[in-house]
Amino acid sequence: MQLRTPLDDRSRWSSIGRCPIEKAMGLVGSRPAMLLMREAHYGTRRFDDFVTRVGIAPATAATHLRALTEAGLLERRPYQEEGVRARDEYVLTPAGEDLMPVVIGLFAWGVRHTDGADDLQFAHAGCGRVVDVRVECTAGHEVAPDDVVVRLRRRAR
Amino acid sequence: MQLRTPLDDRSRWSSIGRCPIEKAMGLVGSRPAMLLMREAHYGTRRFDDFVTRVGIAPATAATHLRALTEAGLLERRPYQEEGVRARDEYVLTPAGEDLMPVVIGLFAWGVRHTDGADDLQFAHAGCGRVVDVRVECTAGHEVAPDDVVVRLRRRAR
DNA sequence: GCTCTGGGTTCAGATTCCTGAAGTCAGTTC
DNA sequence: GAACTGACTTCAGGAATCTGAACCCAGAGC
Repeated sequence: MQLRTPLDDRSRWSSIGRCPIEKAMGLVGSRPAMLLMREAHYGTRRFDDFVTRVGIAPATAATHLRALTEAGLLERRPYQEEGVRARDEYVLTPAGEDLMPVVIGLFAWGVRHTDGADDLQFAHAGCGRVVDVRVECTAGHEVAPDDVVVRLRRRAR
Repeated sequence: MQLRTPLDDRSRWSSIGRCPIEKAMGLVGSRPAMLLMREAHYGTRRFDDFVTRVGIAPATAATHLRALTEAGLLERRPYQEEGVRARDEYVLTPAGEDLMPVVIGLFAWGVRHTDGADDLQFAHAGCGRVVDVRVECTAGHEVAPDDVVVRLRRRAR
């Protein structure tokens, strides 16, 4: 990846407090938060399942589930099975689902570069093949790391 | 995204301590670590630049840069400008570059769902268009969130 | 009306993490 | 050889975070 004009002169520009990555990390940038999002993508919806499957204390789960809900990534939705009282479940919102490329990207990276389990897979429902993430430009070209430039748009907010 | 057989019975399977996402989050899952990786992708290489551009204390930067180096995402490389003593710079390794889809994914998500700055862009050097991440299966189909299934492979590790 | 269960909340304590300030150290310039 | 610079390291203190244990509450079943 290359960094070219005009960002070479970074002294004139600071992203501190404004960078979208920083904002995103503020929401899903902690281990518990990201693992809860992983679980939500795996299909988990109920509080106790989040607690046991992520392996965190109930208080931690409650704190982060609330934060993720307030941030608009999860939604509390009441549901009721027959003969059982109504409950709330945590379901991914569109914004939460939109995080899937990051979740799958982390997963794929972890499989390639750590000694994590490799018996779980994300697959395409249609054809059954494994999925991965690709970096692509809006013209549809696959973009390699070296072909990415970081640039500052003229009309700055 | 759907979770179908045989993972519906999650009680029999636990990813705690083995999940690739968990492993990945252990390395780049803190705010400082991910922001240092962001900076490395932006092209930053020198210690003091990391400190000022990320906006963290030198001690924090040193700790996380060392951890990222030990984890194989960054590499310390000596370099020498004429008339100046040799120094080390932090450069992305192939494993670090391989994290680019995650960095760009977080960036794109942040632009769409937070009020972060939008004056910085990742673009394709070849054609100049903005880049984004796509979820795709190995057959090349674009995969929507609803078309992803999570499955457990037979032959478990 | 007692118990059970799901889905939490509250709390104190321990741990981890971050920060700012100061110190170190090697090579370079003057 | 004194001062300077880049690149850290060390340290003390404070803030944030996690944990386990205990508690709470509503509705269902008996």
